[in-house]
Amino acid sequence: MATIHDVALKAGVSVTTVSRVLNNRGYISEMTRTKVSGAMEELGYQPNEIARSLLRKQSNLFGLIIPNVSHPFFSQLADRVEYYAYLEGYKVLLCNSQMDPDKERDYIDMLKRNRVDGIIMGSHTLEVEEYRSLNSPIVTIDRKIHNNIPYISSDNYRGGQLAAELLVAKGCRKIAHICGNLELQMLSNQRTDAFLDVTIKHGVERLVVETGLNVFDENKYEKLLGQLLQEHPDIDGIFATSDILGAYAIKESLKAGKRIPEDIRIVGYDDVGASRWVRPELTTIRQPIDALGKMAIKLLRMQMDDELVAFENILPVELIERATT
Amino acid sequence: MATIHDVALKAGVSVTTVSRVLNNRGYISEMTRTKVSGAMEELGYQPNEIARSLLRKQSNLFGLIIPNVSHPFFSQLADRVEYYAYLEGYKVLLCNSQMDPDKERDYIDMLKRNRVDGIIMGSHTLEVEEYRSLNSPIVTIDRKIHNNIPYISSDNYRGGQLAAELLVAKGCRKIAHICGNLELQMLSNQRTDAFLDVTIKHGVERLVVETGLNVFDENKYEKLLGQLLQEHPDIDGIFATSDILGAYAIKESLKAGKRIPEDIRIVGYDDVGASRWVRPELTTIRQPIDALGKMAIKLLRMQMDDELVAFENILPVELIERATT
DNA sequence: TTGTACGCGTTATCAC
DNA sequence: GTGATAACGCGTACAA
Repeated sequence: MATIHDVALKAGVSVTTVSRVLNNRGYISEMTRTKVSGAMEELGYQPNEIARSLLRKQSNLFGLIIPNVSHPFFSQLADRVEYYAYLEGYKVLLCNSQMDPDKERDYIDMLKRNRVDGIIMGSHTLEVEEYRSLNSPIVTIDRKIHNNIPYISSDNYRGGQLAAELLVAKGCRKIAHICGNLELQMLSNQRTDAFLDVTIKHGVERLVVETGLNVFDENKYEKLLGQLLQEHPDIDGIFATSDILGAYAIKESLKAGKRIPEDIRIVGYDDVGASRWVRPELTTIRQPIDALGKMAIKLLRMQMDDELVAFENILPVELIERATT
Repeated sequence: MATIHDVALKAGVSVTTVSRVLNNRGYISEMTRTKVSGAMEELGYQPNEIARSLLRKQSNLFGLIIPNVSHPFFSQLADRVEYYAYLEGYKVLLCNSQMDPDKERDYIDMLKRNRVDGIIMGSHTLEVEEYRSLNSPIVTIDRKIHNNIPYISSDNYRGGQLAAELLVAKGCRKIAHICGNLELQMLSNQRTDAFLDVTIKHGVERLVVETGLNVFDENKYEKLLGQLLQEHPDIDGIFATSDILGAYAIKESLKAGKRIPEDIRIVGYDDVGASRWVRPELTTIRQPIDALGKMAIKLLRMQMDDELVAFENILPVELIERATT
C-alpha cells in the first residue's frame, strides 16, 4: 500500500506538498496540484487513517455496546446509530456484550485502548465503579448508571401508562404484565411502575411475571406464556414488554382457544417489524428508535465539543393501536 | 490519557522497560516488573492501539458490509461475525450500505484508509471493477463477484429444491415463488432455478414474483402478496425467499379466507426468529448462519496467514418442517 | 509557493 | 537486565 512518500517521489515534490493537496491547506500552484493528484491516482493512494488518528489524537470511531444485535430492538438501534454516525463521518465498532460481564469489561478496555471518541452503552452488567474510569464521552441508552453520565431513554413510564390504560379502558379485569428482570437497574422498569399504578388505581386485578435474567432466550418465552395462561385462565389482558413477547402471547392465547381481542387483549412494546408480521397485528407502544440513535450521536458530538449536555434525555413514545386490542 | 512515557517516568525506568513488561518480552527483574505494574495501575494506563497498529501494520479490524443490520438475517449474521471475530481478538466495523452504491463505495474507501485486516461483503451494488482495487483479504457472502474472491454461501440450489419438492409432495398444483430481484447477481437466485426445475419436472403450475430492487420495504410485501392471492385464487403453495415474506404470505392467505395448510401451504427461508413468532409456525429452510459467520472469519484469517483458501465455500441447508405445510 | 524537521505512542534493534 | 534510538505514516511550525 502506497504511502505519502511514494506519492511525493512519483510527483517529484516533497511530502508536505502532497499533504497540502490532500487536505486543501495553504497555497499550491495548479500545476503541482494536478501533478500530485495524478500520482495519487496512479498509485491508488489512500491516506493512512491510523497515522492520522495518532497525530490528531482522534479516531473518528464510536463504540456501540449492546447485549445482542440479533435482538430486533437493538438491531434497529444499531442501524440508526450507524446511519447518523456515518453522516457525521464517524465509524461504528460493534460490541455485543451477550450480557456477559467479562466480555463487557473486555470491550470497554478494548475501546479505551483504541481511543474511541465516544461510547454508546445499551448494556450494563458491571458494577458502577467499572464505568467511572471511562473518561471518553459516553452516553447510555435506557439506563442511568452514574449521575454524571448522560442517558437517553424513551418515556418508559408513559409507555407503561398508555398500555395499561388502554387495556383497562377496553374492559380488561385481570391483566398480566410480562417484563424482563426487575433487579437490573433499567429504566424500562418504569413500565412496570406505571402498570402497577394504573391497575391499582382502577382496581383491576394484576399479575407481574419476570422473564428472568437472560431476556433473549425465546424458548423460555413460549413456556412462560403457556404456563401463565394455563394457571390463570381468567386473564383477559396482557402487557408484554417487547413485541416478541407480545407475539408469543398471541400464539399461546390462540393455542389456548382464546379469541383476540374478544377474550383477551394484548399490547406489545417497541413497534419493531414483528408487530406487523403476526396475526392479528399487534397493538404496541412505539419507541422512537430513529430519534434515539440520532440523539446518541448528537450527545457524543456535543461532549466532544465541550458543550453542556443534559443529563436526562427522554423521548416521547406513541401508542400504535392495531388488532389485538 | 497516560502514555508509556508517563508510566516510565513514574516507575523510574525507561520506556523500553515498560514496553517489555507490557508485552512480556525479554528479561526483567521481578522488582522492576512490580514497580512498572504498579505505575500502570496507578495511572490507569491503557496502551495506545493506534500507535501499535501503525507500527505493526495491522489494525485487528474487520469491516462488515451488509445492506442493513435491521434485517433479521443480517442482524444474526452480524451477531455471529462479531462473536467469532472477538474470539480471535478482532474488532468489527459495522457498515450498512443501504443498497446505496455511493455509500458502499464510500465505506470501501474508508475501510482501505483505515487499513482493516479484512472485509466481509454481504452487499454488492458496485461494478466488479470497483472491488478489484481491494487488496486486503476479502470474502463475500452469498455472492460471486470476482473469480478470485472467495465466497461463502449456503446451498441455495438445494434449499430451493427442498422447498419446492416438499410443496409438490404435499400435493400443491399451483405454486408461487416470491424472490428478490433476479437481476442482481446473487447466489440466492439459485433457489429460483431449483424451484423452476422441480416444478417443471413434476408438471406443476408455477409463478415467479420478484419483490423488486428494494428488498427491504415491508409495506410492499403486504400489497404484493395480497394482490397475488387475489389475482390467482387457485394458488395452493407459496415458496417465499425469506421468513418475513413467508410471514406476510401467511397473513394475507388467512386474510383471503384460506386455511393453512389445508388450502395453501407455505415455505419460508432463513429460519430466523420470525418463523416461530407467527401462527401457524412457518416451515422453512434453515440457513447455517452461525457456520456462515464462523467461516467468514476463518477465511479472512487464512488469507492473512497466506494459506490457500477455497474459492467456493458452500454450507448445507436444512428443511425445518413446521405447521404451514 | 515549496521543503525541512519534529512529534504523535509504540516496539524492535542494538548497545551497555 | 536495562536504556537510547530509529521507524511506522502523517500534519504542521518554521524556514527558504
